[in-house]
Amino acid sequence: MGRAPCCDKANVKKGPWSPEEDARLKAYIEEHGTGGNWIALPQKIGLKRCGKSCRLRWLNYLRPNIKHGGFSEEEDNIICNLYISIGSRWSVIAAQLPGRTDNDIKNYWNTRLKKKLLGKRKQSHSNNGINSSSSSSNNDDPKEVLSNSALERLQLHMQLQGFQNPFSFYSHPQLWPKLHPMQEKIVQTLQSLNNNTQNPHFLNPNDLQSTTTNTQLLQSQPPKAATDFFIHQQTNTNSISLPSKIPENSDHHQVESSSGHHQVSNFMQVVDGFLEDHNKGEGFMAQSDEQVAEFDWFKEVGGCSKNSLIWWGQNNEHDMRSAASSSNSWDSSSVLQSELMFQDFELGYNL
DNA sequence: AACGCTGGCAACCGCGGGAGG
DNA sequence: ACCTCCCGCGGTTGCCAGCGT
Repeated sequence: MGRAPCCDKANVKKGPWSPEEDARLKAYIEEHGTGGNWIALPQKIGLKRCGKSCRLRWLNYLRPNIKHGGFSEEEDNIICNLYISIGSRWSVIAAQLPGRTDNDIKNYWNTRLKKKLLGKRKQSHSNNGINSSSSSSNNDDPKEVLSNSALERLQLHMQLQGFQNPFSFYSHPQLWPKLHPMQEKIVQTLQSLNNNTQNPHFLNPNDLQSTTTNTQLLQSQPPKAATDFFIHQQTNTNSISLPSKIPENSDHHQVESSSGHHQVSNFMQVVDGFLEDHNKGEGFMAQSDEQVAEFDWFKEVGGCSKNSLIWWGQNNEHDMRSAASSSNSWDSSSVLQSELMFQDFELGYNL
């Protein structure tokens, strides 16, 4: 049984708002406020609209000091950095951009920024020779598209959470669920990449071990490392040959150890290499039904399942959500909060 | 000029969580 | 402790203008 509708849908107008409706809503709220009850508001005004629709219209369009379009370079940077940091928490991002609404930012990200950033990453990624020897070099291949999409997301999350946040799930192996050897190998590769990182521009866990809060970061300047990462991704045209399989004693990640940026790219190449091989039937073989279920992710990568591709991202997303859910405000995102977040994980995985 | 395609944006939908009874 | 109501959020949908063929 579903939730009761918030209003009588049959008697409620939907679709674009007319100027008359806008005027009535605006005039009423400016004079009386919302009265703390959006559901009752439309009846008071005599609008045949759902209360939620009124709220949305007010917040996203009629509210004073709303800016539409014309995002500045600085705003772009803030959005990018915050998206990398916290994901699609548009309300939090909007809170850092006066005059911008979450809906506006969300649309802007989905329609422009994402393409601008990830599109260029894809370009540089393919320039790295990933597909050069593969039959899947055809970009129209849905598997390729899907892999890239999932891995881009994976890359963004790993970049921030695995490397940047000392309290993150990925910084505490004891919290990790049991992994398949292939998954472990990828994680180990990641760790090695991180351990070998000396480049000062690379996202370093130590950077966040200071007492600097997120608020301070935001108020001073956008996190530069994240920006650098994107800039690098957009400009890196260096080609790195990729072994089609991850070597047993892989030191592939050390080839470019002078550059942490390259190391992240290399990780993606490792994953891509695996996926490529797996698509060719060379990936791991599940040895039991349990493994089949447990490692559906890998299996379905080959089978082109979008949902399963998000497996990793969703799991490591949890720590950010835990952090954010403990407070909706960035102001309290301190080390202490991170510790609480850490405890959340411990609790979750000990259950 | 007509048609189809694409991108941008406004609005809707459903869910989770908090507040209050 | 439980239930109900409402708010706020993120994801998704649908419309429409602009563009290319």
